[in-house]
Amino acid sequence: MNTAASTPQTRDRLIAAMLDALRCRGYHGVGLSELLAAAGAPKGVLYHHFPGGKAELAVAAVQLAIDGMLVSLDRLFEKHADPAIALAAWMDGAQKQLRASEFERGCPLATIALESTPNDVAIRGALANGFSAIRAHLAGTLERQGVAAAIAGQIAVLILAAYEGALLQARVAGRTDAIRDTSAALIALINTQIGATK
Amino acid sequence: MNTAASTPQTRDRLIAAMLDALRCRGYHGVGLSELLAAAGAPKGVLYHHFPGGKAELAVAAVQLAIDGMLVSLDRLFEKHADPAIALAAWMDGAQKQLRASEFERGCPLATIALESTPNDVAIRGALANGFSAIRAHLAGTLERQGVAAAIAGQIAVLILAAYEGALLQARVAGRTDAIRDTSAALIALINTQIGATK
DNA sequence: AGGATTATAGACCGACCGGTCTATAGACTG
DNA sequence: CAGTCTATAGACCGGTCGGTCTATAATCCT
Repeated sequence: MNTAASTPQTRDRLIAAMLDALRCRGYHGVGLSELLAAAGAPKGVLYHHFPGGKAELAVAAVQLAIDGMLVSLDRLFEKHADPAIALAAWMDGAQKQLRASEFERGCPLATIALESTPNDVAIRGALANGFSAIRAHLAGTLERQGVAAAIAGQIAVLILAAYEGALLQARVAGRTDAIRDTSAALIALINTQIGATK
Repeated sequence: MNTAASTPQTRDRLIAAMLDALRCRGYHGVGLSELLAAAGAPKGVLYHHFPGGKAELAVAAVQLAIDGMLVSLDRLFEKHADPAIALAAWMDGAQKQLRASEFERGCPLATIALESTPNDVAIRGALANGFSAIRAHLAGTLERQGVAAAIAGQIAVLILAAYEGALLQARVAGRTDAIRDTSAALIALINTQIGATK
């Protein structure tokens, strides 16, 4: 059938394989052959679905990661009325994920972001838009709690930065303390801000 | 002469080349030939100074980066009595560096950290120790300002996380707003903490 | 049914990867 | 000045890189 978008699952498996690779080792860290083996697909199929090759596949994976992140944030803030608690749950989820993978899988966005150069316009563009959307989401939630727009924007950037930075520290340390501590410090900050304007 | 340590500058050029590569493209993003060309050295000299090859060179570069970071933090906190101002200066320096390189060069530690796997024990070890030292440095400074040890530790983790995460966001966005905003939010937090205990 | 389009399959390519090896040059030591 | 050790130099290696190309299978449209 495939009425809406012709997406014959092989394409999805390729994207998933790239996403996992980005989590584990980054863009330059995986070869095409490894990717294709993970997806159970031959070479030709990659260039059929992604004429732009590895780079185009990476952009698709980045897009998927961003969508996933926005959805899970949505769910979290919907579930917990208190944004501080939602944030704590977010960071807690990151801890669990990191531990479950034995500190192998981090955030796919951060890794490829740092590997990218100004010439990689497609990837940097996708990442910039994605980060921007995530920040907007966070800022909007804070504003709805009565935090002034300007302050909310700053805190949103800080939250995203802290999230990525904490994951990074925890990953190389092989322990999740960094995430726990970052979460605690962040929550204290948010509560003073929400409290201040109430 | 070379009385203290036999370090015949070629070694240093190799380390510098690797450090720059880590800033720009990451460990897997550069080839040995490129590295050697940048250092103006032939192949053999690499394996003479670093029998462990590329990986060992990377560890040396990481170590150098950490030392440099600790030194510059030292200078900053020595120069500015108020830690909030010192922090602002730190973030400001990051902005300038990023802009000067046209968003090509970020933090070398973050990049290789995210590319590493749990198997890369040497690199992860060096990074974990380095981050730990930086956090200790920050926490110590806060404690000296009267912040309770437990809180100081948490904030130190947050500061380092925010630094890395802000640089990351700014780099892909091609603008330094993220660093500016992170800096502002962070300083507000620190000032309330220092104020609270005074 | 028949032709066009989409998807799968993998052989094949030149370039470059990280790494080893031998040869030579210099410096220090007796 | 011979002998040793350190440093520089680059040819060379097998393997893998990302990418192209042609062949075939499945699907869709009329």
